[in-house]
Amino acid sequence: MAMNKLHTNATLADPEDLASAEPLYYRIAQDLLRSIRNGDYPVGSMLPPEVRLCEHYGASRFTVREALRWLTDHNLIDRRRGAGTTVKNAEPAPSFIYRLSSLSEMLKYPEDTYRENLVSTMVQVDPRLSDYIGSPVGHEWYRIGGLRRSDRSDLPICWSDIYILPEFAPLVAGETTSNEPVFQRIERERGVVIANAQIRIFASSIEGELARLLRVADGSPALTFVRRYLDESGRNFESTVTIHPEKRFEYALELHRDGAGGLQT
Amino acid sequence: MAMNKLHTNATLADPEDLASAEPLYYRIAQDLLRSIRNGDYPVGSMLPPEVRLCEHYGASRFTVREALRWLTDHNLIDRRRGAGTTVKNAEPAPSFIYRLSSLSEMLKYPEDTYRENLVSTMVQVDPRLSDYIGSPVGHEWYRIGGLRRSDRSDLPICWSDIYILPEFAPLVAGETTSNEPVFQRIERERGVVIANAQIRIFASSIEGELARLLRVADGSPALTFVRRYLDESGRNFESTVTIHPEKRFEYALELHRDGAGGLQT
DNA sequence: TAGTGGTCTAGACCACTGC
DNA sequence: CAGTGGTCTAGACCACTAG
Repeated sequence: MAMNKLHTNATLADPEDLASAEPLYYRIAQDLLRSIRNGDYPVGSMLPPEVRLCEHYGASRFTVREALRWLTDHNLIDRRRGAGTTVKNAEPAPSFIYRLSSLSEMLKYPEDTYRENLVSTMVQVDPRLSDYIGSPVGHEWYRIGGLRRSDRSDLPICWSDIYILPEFAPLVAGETTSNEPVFQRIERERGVVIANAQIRIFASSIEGELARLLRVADGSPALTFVRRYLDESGRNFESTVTIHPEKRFEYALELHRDGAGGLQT
Repeated sequence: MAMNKLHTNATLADPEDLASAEPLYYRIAQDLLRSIRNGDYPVGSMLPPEVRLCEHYGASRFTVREALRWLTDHNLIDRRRGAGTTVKNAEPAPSFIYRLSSLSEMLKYPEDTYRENLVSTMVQVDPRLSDYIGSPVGHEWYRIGGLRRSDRSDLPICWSDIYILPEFAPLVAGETTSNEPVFQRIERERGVVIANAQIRIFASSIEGELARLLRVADGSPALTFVRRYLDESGRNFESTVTIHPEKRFEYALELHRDGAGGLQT
């Protein structure tokens, strides 16, 4: 029987136990986690129903549910009304997270900057662009190219090429300057929801015409970002390539240990 | 009185209401959210205590707490035992997260790479280093400098300088090659827990001796990372500076929309 | 010390699942 | 239809905070 798999719990419910400093629901959660890790409840198997856990731990349903809630919050189990509790993971997953309160925060540009659009045209995907935006060679996209500027300096911050699906072109065609990120505009006006954003960051050098526009020497170092924005169905509806000359921009991120960290008792 | 700020709730508790399809705790949560957005409870202000919310909504404490739990989960309020409930955010920020299952994943180097240590010495922080590692000028750190290599290519992947607090020097002194990240070693052998990691990414150029070691032309573009590792008390115990020549390395991250998305009723 | 949120019990009814 | 998890009530004691 499933219950045999649970550890003895004599100490668990004992209020004299030293470990009692921690709430009962937490000790129950840890005990269940231990059982899961032990393989008593392998991934894919079912946990005993709440009532049985109540009997086993001598706790009320509320307390047992708090324990199960903890496991749910840490991505270890799935619960379905009527069906029961399934083990989803044996390890309390991701330990570090980088959290943005909004996607435009990902861009990291100060508020007082704006885009100066210099190129607006339909383009056909060539092999290099295909690698960047992940769209097959030959497909058509609408491209907006321009410089990002700040009022505080004559030097442009970066060159950016924005590629969007042709259907969204009317939203931005004809704009010469803009404060609002294009993806935000698409989200707002067309109800597209960004579910996912992919970012690649690498070093490159600035050559020729681009060097002149960015006012740097030919072959100067640059920080290049390629970003892809995907909607809920996984469709890539916008991609951007931005090229930042040395010393004009820097990207920073801060990772925090997730709550799931301190698990072991 | 604070309670005056709450909307009338006649329909909220009415079981005949059509909206009753949704659980009471959820309707209460939405009502509170509406009040917060309205400015009835500005960011920084306090929400009424649970007991008062119970009276107002005619619900049990359990139900009110479920509502408050919802607000907590969505990053809208902060709760402190004894102190009360504070409004933290007015908008359930559509947040995006980047999750790592471990910190070494942050390094993004393939498994088959290793460090070849060429320099090991105590250093005094100069102004430039101070900006990088965030330690006052004059402080002493232990430095390990070297190349990261892969067996698959003669070209080194990057140059890395690792700065650690002198107390951890014995852990790594004398090593000539290493697979394990230094922070991981410190975590494992000294029980230091990394709570936070800060990363800065920018473009730079490779000059002089470094160019020779990395086998690139003088002034070649590079992707530079500065990383700081902080423990639970906020102490910076390790910082690294890594310099990647063009085309040998690229950093990628993928952001996902957080569950907090679908809020509005 | 009065009032807060955190934990917990012992009940209850319901919606949903799978047999 | 029996059994599951989801919601909810009406109590209780406790740890903690702030005046």
